[in-house]
Amino acid sequence: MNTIDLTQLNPEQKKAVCTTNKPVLLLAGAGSGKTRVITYRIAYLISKGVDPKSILALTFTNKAAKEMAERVRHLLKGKTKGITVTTFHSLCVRILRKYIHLLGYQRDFVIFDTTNQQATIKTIYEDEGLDPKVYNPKAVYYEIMKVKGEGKGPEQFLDQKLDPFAQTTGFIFKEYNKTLKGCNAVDFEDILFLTFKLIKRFPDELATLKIQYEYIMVDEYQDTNRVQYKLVMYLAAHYQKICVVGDDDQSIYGWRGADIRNIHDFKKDFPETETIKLEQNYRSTNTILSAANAVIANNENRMAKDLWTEGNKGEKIDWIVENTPKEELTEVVSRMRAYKYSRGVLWSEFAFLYRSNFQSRAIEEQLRNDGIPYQLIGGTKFFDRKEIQDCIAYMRFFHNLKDEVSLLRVINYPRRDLGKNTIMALTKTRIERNLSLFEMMEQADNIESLKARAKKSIQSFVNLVYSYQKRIIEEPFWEVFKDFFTQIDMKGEIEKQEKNEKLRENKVTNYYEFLNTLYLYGDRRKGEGSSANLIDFLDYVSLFTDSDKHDETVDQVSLFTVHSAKGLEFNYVAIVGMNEGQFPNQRSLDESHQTGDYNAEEERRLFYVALTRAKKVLTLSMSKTRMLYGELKYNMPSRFIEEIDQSLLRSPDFIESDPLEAERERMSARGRFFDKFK
DNA sequence: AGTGTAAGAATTTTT
DNA sequence: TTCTTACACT
Repeated sequence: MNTIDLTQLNPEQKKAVCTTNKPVLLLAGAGSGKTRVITYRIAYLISKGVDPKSILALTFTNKAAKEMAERVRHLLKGKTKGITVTTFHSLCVRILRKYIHLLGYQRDFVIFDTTNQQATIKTIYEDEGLDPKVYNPKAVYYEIMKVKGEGKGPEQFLDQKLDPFAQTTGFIFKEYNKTLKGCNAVDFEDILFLTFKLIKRFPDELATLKIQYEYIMVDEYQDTNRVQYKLVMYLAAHYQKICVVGDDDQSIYGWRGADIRNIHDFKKDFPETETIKLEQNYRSTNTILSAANAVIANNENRMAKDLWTEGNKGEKIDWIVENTPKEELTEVVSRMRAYKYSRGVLWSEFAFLYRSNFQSRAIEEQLRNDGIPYQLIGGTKFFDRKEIQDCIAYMRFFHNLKDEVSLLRVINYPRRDLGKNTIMALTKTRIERNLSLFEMMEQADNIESLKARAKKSIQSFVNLVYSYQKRIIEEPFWEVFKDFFTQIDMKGEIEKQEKNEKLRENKVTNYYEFLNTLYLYGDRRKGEGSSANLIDFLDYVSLFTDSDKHDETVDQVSLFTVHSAKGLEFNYVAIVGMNEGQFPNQRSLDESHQTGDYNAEEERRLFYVALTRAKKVLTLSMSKTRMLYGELKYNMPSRFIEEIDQSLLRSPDFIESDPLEAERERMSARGRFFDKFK
């Protein structure tokens, strides 16, 4: 067994790698090499002869998991068979596929994403005659997800004498769960929650799980919610050889139920815990780090940490203030171009960061105008687009004829004379006879209130389903669906529905891209059974996020929200829209009136994350005005700007007029140029 | 069933 | 301001 070379690590990193026989809390500041530590730790364990099957590393994103697996493979030169490096959600889906029948679901359940969840709630409103104006469906939805994320159910609402809103939420919650189960579907929260429920209710059946993983590592521990926390506690209870890695200053998912207590109280959960701090930053210049440290120091609720660097001072932070957003972006981009051409750097070394997705539109426009290549990450996910969701709904429905939510989505798309009245007639009888909607359609002949024409439409739909159902079992599913979508003329339907020419073209392209994805996926799985792979494909689609598609090997500027840029680094970073209301976000601030300064602190952590993405050069910008709902608004600089020592900032005018500064810049560019030949 | 008009929302972050 | 939704009319 070959040993691992640990000489590359600093003393704390080494300690974190080698302390494997007890609980470890690794507080890893931004850019302190935590991914490195986890990968070395895994490699170290293997080199000590630990069985790879007993090692589990949990991350939040597919991308992080993939990257980690790759780095371990590199360290171990391929001998990684059996190590589990995966996301919370993937691990839980795997467990559920094995045991979910214990909870009364079928093992081939489908995963409902946000679109389906909201559609489900919408149907409940319609079925129950609830007024969306009185009980805001979005608010209800968020409330339900929040409660689920805490590991609680609808009982929560029904027990006590609560206000009407809470009572209605409880009622909808219950109906929602019922509908999902009826569709044999689970949502994101269920994936975690049902896994936990299994563990609690069927300890004997799941006993192997408890002893399977002797060594557990959890990345981004500050972002775990209550259910994830309980799962981790369960998995680690037996051996207690758990290592959690996190940074409370980078906790930015509080709104999604991430509970900062999980990291603050880790020592209480495992009294034997060894706490190790990684405080040396290898990423950013001193200037950038000083700014970040100064900003985060304004938060009260944090564990003491002191990030430092041996790196040089670096350049000052660009601070750009313009009159309009357009001018703001023009200026930022022209500075980018100046950096690129004076220093010979690649476009892929630049990133735009912003607080909210909608801000990307203006940036895209600017970059397109200037002919600068870019890739946009986040926003509306590819698989969330309407035209794609329609295709997926068909696939989900064919996979599982009980899936009513998917059926309702496509039952009359393309038009086949199955309008509101027909569906209402069906639903009514369906509830009386306790059948699924499709079963009811199979028996539509017995419903008196239906006209002959409606019956005929229903019959032809049922026949359509039958014929393709049969083919899916016998042939590769990607071929079958290609035929199916062609037969029902999806393309034509998309073209018919979209009048705007540009958008129409876009949607058709998306549709073809989806078919292509489907085909590529199928091609990779040739030779395996078709129907099993259909579930795989649907899982893949549900758990896919667009951040997984970020490609650092192409020479393009990257566009991210701060949330989706977490864990990444760039030489040149521009954070735009640095005005009060935008960053910090006004809505977030408004909410925090109830919960003290909590949200303001999370906004600050978010800004801290943004700052620490930058390695060499940081640009901050704002515009003095912006248009909001057709009204001109005046902006104030973000409070966070004032928290940075003003001597670290420079305005563009200053650079251009200062010959000394310009000379210094030239020298450092030249130095970089010669560095390449060393 | 399909078109047209008016009212009303929209901009927080995502596995 | 611009996009979506609901409803009314053909």
